[in-house]
Amino acid sequence: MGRILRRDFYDRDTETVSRELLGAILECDTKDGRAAGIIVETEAYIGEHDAACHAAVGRTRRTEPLYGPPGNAYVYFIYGMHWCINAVTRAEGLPSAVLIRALEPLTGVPLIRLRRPKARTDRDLANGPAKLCAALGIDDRMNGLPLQRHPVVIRAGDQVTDSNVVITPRIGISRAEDWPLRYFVRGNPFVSRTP
DNA sequence: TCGAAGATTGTCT
DNA sequence: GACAATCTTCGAG
Repeated sequence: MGRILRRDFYDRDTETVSRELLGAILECDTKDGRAAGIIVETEAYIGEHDAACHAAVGRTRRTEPLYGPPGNAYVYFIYGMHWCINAVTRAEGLPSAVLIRALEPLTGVPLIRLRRPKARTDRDLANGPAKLCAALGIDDRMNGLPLQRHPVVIRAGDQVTDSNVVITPRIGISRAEDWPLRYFVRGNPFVSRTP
């Protein structure tokens, strides 16, 4: 297993962190065991001037983690039933984060299958931001926690070369839809959706 | 206190 | 491809 990514990894441009998180490994321990996967899709959300970023409404109880130190987790609840996890990036007056949108399951696949009974194929286990949180057992208990120690950590993985990185507009949002801030691994079957 | 919207998913046509 | 499920958060009244 690769080493755990330190805080200074996250203390850079959000686009750079989004790009370099591709190929890294998201790992989560719960009482049920360990589950982990390779990050194959991310999106950048950049500060209060990004209308699609939660921080666009300013500093509130919900967005508080975005204003905290880089390298922390920002876990939020959406649509009354789903959790999504972000890695907070450079936050000097610029509350921004990287949404992790899809994983290629790597460790604890039997446990992941138990947590994702609706998944018909292995591709469906974690190919979406809420799916991967369910797969790894991530919820509000992890909100605001540092990503350098368990239960949730991100490790270095195999590098993804530039020619294998695809950049497109973000999906599933209704504001600032044209900004090219979505990153995913070319041809990887575990990416949530290809345009 | 009330109402509206949301970084989604799964099911049905 | 369309739509329901479901509830927290936030701002207005």
